[in-house]
Amino acid sequence: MRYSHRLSDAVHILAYVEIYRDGDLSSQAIAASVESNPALVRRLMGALRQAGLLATQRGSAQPHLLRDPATMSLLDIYRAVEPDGDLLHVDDRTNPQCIVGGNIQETLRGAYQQVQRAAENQMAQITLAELISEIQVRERKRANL
Amino acid sequence: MRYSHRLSDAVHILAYVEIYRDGDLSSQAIAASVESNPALVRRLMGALRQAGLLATQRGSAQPHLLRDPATMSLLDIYRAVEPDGDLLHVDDRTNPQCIVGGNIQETLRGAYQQVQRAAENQMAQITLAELISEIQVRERKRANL
DNA sequence: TAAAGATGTAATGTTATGAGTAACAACTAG
DNA sequence: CTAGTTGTTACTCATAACATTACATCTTTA
Repeated sequence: MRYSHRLSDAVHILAYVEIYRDGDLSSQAIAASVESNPALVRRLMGALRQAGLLATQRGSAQPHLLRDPATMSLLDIYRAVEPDGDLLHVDDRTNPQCIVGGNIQETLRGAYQQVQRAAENQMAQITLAELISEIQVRERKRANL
Repeated sequence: MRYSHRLSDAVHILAYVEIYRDGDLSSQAIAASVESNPALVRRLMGALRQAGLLATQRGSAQPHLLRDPATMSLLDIYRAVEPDGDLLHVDDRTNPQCIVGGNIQETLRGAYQQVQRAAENQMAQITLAELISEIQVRERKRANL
């Protein structure tokens, strides 16, 4: 399938809401920055709201973060917007009558879980605050060229 | 998209070749175990061959591993069969005229690389030998029920 | 209160990617 | 020579992600 950009776009939205806190925070304005469309932005914001990361108000363009960016990890955002958070996928149609086909699914599931844990541990150590800060540092460098 | 099963199927093939070393190793027999089709098996075997993990011979169904399973890691196999090995993907269409859109791509690339490294380090520590061993242990348990 | 504009959400269309399928040249083995 | 196999390509099909459209509901403001 096409690669998912949900995590990237969700981080984008959260960073935008924080950086342009006093500007236009309509889904249309954010969509212009993501180069996407307002409906996608609203859908992602809905997922972030359900996860308790973002507050929004119907009819009024005033989203705001519900947690300090320093305590919001990439993993929190990932879990909020990726319905199936699995990075690797077992082939669940193998022949159970074969030694390999009958046992590889559970075997790989265990291995993939270890990989998933390692990735998630790393995601948990990256905060939204760090990402926002890096965005701003990069912007200052761009401006000084 | 549909989720990729290439890694799972590649491990399946390698484990099959090792476990059924003296049996029928035709792409058709392996495909029956994977519950897939011979062409897919041959395609994956081609990738494994190019990576130096498997030897095959045109016209003759005698594939064999080129390295000790104890020295072949899940990462080796992953790199062999996943053309784009990236687990997370940056949205590369963002508005460069915006502070966020203009700097988030490089920022996320760095973060995703850290996650990728963590996942790959874990993959590197899982060997084909361990997976094969677990498959056989599970099979013994199944037989004793 | 009415109009304008925003969100929340669902339905539908488009597109990219993975897997399935078929075909065939090149090779091996009996 | 024949049957069977691999290596490879082209094509079809299924599915998931994103785009688009639409509209009910709510907020704001004149």
